[in-house]
Amino acid sequence: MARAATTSDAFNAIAEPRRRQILTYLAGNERQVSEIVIAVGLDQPSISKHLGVLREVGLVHVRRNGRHRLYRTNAEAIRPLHEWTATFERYWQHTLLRVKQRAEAQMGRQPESDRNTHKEKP
Amino acid sequence: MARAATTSDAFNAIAEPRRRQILTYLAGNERQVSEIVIAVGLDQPSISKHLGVLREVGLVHVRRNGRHRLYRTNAEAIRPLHEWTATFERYWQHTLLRVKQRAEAQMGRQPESDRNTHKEKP
DNA sequence: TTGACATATTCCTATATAAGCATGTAATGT
DNA sequence: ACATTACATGCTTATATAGGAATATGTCAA
Repeated sequence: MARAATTSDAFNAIAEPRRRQILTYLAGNERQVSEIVIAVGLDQPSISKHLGVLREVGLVHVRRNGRHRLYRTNAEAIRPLHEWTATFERYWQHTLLRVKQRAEAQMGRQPESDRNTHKEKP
Repeated sequence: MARAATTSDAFNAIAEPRRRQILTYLAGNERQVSEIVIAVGLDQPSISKHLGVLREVGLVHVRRNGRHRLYRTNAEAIRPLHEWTATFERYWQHTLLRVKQRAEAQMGRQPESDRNTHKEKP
């Protein structure tokens, strides 16, 4: 079996970075396609195809205005993703707590001179 | 260009439903592979390959214990997804507010007999 | 009508799966 | 050493892109 279609659900649709970029750009503001083309920096057909995917899974709304089409992010459609990720919230809070507790234990045990001697990002 | 690799980031990795199922199953509990096989209902090689993807993007942690490998969801790695979706939170709150307000306006204006006469999905 | 502008769609190709099946590898018990 | 258990990896195939180029569709203006 191949990978599920990008249009099969919101999870697959937002896997593509440019589509996330488009959704961010269209959050709260209506924009016509030519504006999106400039903002995202892809050619018009590519943008139209990404918009097609986002339309098909309901992540954007379209409205026609003369020869323009005004797109806007449909935030409601992102909500299920938010809720799925939220089910893990309590676990990363636990992780943070453990990290914090370990850090504090170190601070208590080690002498002043040994603090702040962590390796930096290489 | 083809679609980005499933291992390119957490967004691509979680696009696959079985991988989300695995992450949910492994949230908070360590489990060995054979348990995941039973819980998810795929054959062992498929599960191992899904776990490989999740490992590569850091969505799970592994620990060896004799001939078993104990997997656990790394909730921290899901946090960026949660935060990305959270940027749309204010917009869906607005949407809900508008929907509610429109509904209330309709209720006030229309007579009882005209309510609930919406077109169904064709 | 004709032309110009705005957007969508079609055709093409390189690339990447996901699942099934077979096989490889590592750890344990006897 | 050998069989067994527990996973991981390699191979194959049908399918689905994402972007580029070319073209089609739709709308307004003169």
